[in-house]
Amino acid sequence: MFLLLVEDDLNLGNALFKLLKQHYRVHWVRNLESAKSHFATADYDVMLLDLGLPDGDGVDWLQSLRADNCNTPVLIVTARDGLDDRVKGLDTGADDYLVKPFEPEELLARIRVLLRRKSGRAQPRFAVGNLSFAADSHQFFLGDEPISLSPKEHQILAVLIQAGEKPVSRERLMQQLYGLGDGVDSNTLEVHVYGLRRLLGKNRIETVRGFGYRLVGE
Amino acid sequence: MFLLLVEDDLNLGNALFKLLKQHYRVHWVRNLESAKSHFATADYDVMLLDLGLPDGDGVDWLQSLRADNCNTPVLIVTARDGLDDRVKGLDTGADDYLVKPFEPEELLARIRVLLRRKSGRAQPRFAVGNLSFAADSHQFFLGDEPISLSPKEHQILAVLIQAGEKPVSRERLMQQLYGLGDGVDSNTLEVHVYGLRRLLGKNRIETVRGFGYRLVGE
DNA sequence: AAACGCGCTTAAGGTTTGCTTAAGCCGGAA
DNA sequence: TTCCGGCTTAAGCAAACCTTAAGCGCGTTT
Repeated sequence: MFLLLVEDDLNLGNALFKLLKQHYRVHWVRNLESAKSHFATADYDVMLLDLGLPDGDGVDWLQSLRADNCNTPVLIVTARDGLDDRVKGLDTGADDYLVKPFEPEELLARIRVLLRRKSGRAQPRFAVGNLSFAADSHQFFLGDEPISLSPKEHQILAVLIQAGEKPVSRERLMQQLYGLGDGVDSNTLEVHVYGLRRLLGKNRIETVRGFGYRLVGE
Repeated sequence: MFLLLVEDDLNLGNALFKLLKQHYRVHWVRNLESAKSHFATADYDVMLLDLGLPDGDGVDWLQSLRADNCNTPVLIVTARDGLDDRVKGLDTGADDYLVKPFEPEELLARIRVLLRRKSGRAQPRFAVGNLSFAADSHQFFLGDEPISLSPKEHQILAVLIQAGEKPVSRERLMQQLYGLGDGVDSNTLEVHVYGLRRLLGKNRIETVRGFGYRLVGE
């Protein structure tokens, strides 16, 4: 865990730096300019941002960071306790806003929240070769490109990719498509697989004769 | 966006409920037991949790929720202002901790933080192509021009844009519009989407057959 | 070698899903 | 009350999708 502490006050900065150092790796900078250069260079997990800096306003910088699609959690730590300041800070893209003076323990707890959320955001994603599947968003990707599938094709491919490169029986696939009850007595599965092969490339779905199919990672 | 408000105090609860209702869909419950049953039934985006409930401690429940891998953002709203309480609340799995009395505007801003983080983004302004959404002012813009939407259209588009360019299931959208209980058994969703397409341009909302819809960036 | 079985490939219906319209309904504002 | 905007319903229509079926190729069995 790697934090960037942006705080111009020497005493407070020192105290915070010592406190944080006990738990994390920390860089401490004292103005916007070095904050920017540090931020551009290293990859921080959380930034603690003071607002009253000598060479500019932290909120403005935060805004431009967010506009650039920067996603790093930011905790504003400041003496500005006005309601407008707090709302503005949060609406600008800060993840939390702590008013000085504060309890060190609370700061640490709030940092833990941000770190926890950051790590908890990893979503299950399956991949075989350059084909990947984001189950939550219902999307397949070939390389970086999302590909669009018909419902049946989607179901088939979802089962295949979750099996990794292991073969999947045609019964399993048929069951996925139609449930248990009514058997569709035809060659539908093959037709859909054919459609998939056209999209993914002929050799990405290997047929396991007499058993089923298997995804291959190219 | 769908909130669960857990607050036993009748006056405060009422005030909060009214406040929140202006911006989100809200369920308000007054004890742990109904909080649990509501939580098990519906799929909330954020929960506001009071700690001093008549039939148990909110923190204990929160702990068990987190132990069960529940990921819903939780904002604790309570009169307990001790440092230990705050640290414990946050370390138990709360995402934020607001001490009563508080400013309504700050509560709303902190809810916005949780909602946008939940959607995986730090930016307070959502954008897909030239369509953008300012969460704080509840306004949509096409380019620079603000556009006016009916309530239902607004709700739909808000969900879509917060998903970025990822597909959103029609169930999710229907739930957004009507909640779980009362099913509107009709093609309302499609009609509203049609309305949106007329405003935004035909191809800005892509239909994902058999699943739902997806916003595309031009 | 010949016959068979399994799976591939196509194209033609048939079905389902979603789009589009327009009309009626409801609730709030004038 | 009437008027108005927005919501829902329903019906016709278009497009996407699914299934069927028939012919073909290839490996396996007889």
